[in-house]
Amino acid sequence: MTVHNSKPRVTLRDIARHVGVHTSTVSRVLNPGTRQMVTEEIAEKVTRASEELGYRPNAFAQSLKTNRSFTIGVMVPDLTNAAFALIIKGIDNVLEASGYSVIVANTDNSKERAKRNLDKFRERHVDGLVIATARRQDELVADCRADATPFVLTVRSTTDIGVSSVVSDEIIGGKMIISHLAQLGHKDIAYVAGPQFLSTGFERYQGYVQGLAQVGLEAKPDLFAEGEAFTEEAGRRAASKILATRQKFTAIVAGNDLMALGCYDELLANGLRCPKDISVVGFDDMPFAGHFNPPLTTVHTPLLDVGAEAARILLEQIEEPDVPPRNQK
Amino acid sequence: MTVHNSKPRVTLRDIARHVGVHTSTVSRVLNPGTRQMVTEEIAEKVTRASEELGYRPNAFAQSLKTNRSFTIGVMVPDLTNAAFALIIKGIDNVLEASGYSVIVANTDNSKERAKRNLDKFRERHVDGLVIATARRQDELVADCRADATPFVLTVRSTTDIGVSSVVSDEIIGGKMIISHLAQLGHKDIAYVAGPQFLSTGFERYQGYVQGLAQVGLEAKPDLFAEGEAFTEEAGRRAASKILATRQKFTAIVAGNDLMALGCYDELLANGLRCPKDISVVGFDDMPFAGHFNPPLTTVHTPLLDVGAEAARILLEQIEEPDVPPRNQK
DNA sequence: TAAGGTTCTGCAATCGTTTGCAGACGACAA
DNA sequence: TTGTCGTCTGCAAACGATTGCAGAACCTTA
Repeated sequence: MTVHNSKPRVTLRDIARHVGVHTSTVSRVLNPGTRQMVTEEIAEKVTRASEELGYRPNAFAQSLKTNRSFTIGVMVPDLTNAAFALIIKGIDNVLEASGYSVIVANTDNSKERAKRNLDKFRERHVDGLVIATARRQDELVADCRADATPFVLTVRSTTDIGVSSVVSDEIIGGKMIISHLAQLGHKDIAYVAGPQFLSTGFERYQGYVQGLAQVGLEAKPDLFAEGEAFTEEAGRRAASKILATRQKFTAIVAGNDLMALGCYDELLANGLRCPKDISVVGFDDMPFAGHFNPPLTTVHTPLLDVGAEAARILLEQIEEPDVPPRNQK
Repeated sequence: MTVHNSKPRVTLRDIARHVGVHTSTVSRVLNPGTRQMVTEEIAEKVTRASEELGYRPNAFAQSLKTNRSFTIGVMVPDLTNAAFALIIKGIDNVLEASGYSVIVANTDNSKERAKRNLDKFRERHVDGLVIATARRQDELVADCRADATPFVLTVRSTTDIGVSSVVSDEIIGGKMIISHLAQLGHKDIAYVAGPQFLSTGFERYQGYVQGLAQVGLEAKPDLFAEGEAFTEEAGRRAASKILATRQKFTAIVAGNDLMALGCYDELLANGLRCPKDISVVGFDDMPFAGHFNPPLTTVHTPLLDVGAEAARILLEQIEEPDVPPRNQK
C-alpha cells in the first residue's frame, strides 16, 4: 500500500474525462461569462461532476493565461501601529468581497525593504497596489508611475500630482486643534512634530502654523522640535528638547498619539502634571486613547473608511485603466 | 503614435533571443541551483542581458511548473487587535527573509468567512498556513488535516493531537496571576472569562482555578462570568453580571486586556475605584497597557517571537514534510 | 586516429487554463 | 433535396517557465 502522496488535485481534464466532453467545454461552463454558450444539459452534468470531484481552479494557470491575479499588494510602514492595522482591515473588507486577496508587506520604515517588497509584488503580478509608506518625495512612487500597474496612496501622500490618493485633511485637523486650545485660553503652544518628510508630519504642522496665525498667535521656533519618527520615544526626546529651552508653554500638540504619549512620559519625569500644568493633544485617535492617564485629546481619522475608499478607487482603476487619478480627502 | 499599452514584459524568450541561446539555457543560468551547468562565459552574457532588459520571472509560470508558490496564508480573527498584529509581524519578518509572501485573511470571528478564506488559500496554492483563529474544536482544522498543505496553529490551539502549534502556556500564566494576587492578600478573586470555546479563554481559566487551589482558596461560581468575545464590551457586561450578585470580592482577573478595560469601565460606572477598591489584571500585555488609568497589570506573551517561531516551524514542515508535528509553548 | 568519456546546450514535453477558429449538426426555407 | 444559417462543441495554440533526455562538441587516453 503506497501512501505517501495524498494530493490528487482535480483539474479540468479530470472533469472533462468524467463527463465525456472536452476541457474547453468544461472551462466554459465554469466561467459565468461563457456558461450560456453550452447546452443546459451538459452544463449541469459538468457542474455536478465538478462538485463531486471537488474541483478547485488552479489560480496560477488562470493567471498565467489571463494576466490577472486577483491579488493586490499593500505596503505599510508598521503593522503593529493601530492606524495601519485599521487601514488594512478597511482594504481587506472591500477587496475580500470582490474576490481579491491582499498581500501585505511590512517595511519597518526601511527603504530597502520597501524596494524589495515592490519587486516581489511585481513578480507576483499584483493587479494593484495600495501604498501607505510614501514620503513626500518618494522614488518608490516614481518607480510605480513608470509601471502600468494601478496604485493608490493612502494615509501618506506625495508632492506629485497625477497619482491617486486617499488621505485625510491634516491641515484642517491641525487648525482645529489650535482653535480648540486657543478657546481654552492657551497662548503658548509647543509643537512636537512628526517627521517633516512625511505628508502627515508636514501637513499637521502646517495646520498648526496656519491655525496660530488665524487666532493671532505666532509660532515660536523654541517651541518646535521634530522627532525622527512617529514613536513614543521620538516624541519624548522632542519634548525634552523643548523643555530644555526653558521657554514657557501651557500646551503641546504632538504629531500623533504615540508621540503624545512620549510627551506624557517626559512631562511626568520633569514633575509636570497633565493636564493641570500642561495640556497634550495628539492625532489619530488610536484605540483606547480615552483610557490613557490622562485621557488623550486627539484628532480622529476614520481610517477604516479611508482604507475602504482607497480599495474602492483602486478597483475602479483596475477595471477602468483610463480613468484619471483621483484624490480624496 | 500608439500609446496605450506600455507594458512590455520581458520573458526568458526575450533574453534567449537577445543572447542567441535557448530559453532552457537562460533558465538554468538564472536558477542558482543549475547555474554551474552552463559555461561561465555564456552565463555572464545571460545575466547581463537579463539585467539590461530588466527581466522579472513570472511567478505564475514558475509556480505552475514547480507547484511551489512561495506564498503562505495567515488567518487571524481581528487584524486590529494588537496581539494579532504582532503575530503577523513576527511571521512576516521571518518569511520575508526566506522569500515568501504572506497573504492575510481577517475572519472577523466569522466561520463562513474563515471557510471562504481557506478556499481562497487553496486556490492560490499557498505552500503553508498559519492559523490563529482556531476554536478548541474546529472543523476548519479538521479540514486542513485532510489536506496535504502544512499548517501550524498559533495563539489558539485545538484539542486535537498531532497538529503543530506554537502557543504560550496559558495555564502557568493563570497560576502566576493568582499567586501574585494572593501574595497581595486578596482572598476573593472574581474571573471575567473569555470565550471557553477558545483555548486561550479556557486555559487561562483553568490556570485561575488551579492557582486558587494551590493557595488554598476556592473558586466561587458567583464570582465567574463568561464573556462572549475578547472585547471591552463583553468584559464590561461580564463584570456587570458579577457585580449584580452582590458577592464580595477585591480583585478581578480578566480573560485579556481588552476585557480588563471593560471591567475598568463597569467598576467606574458603579463608583468603585481601581486599584483602591478592586484590583484588575489582564492577559496579553497589549501595547501601552502601562499608560492606562490605572496602569494595567497583565501577563506578558512574547507574541512577536511566537509568530516568528510559528513561521519557522512552518518552513521546516514545508521543506521536510515527513517531520512529525511539533508543539511549542 | 579512433574509442570513450565529459561537458555543455538544445529539443520538446509539460504544468492547467483560456479562447479564436473551424467543423458538426440540426432546423428551416426554397 | 439542397443550401444556408445558427448553435454548440472540439481542436490546438497559446501563457512563461522548468527539466529529462539526447546529441554536439570537446578533451582524454590508448
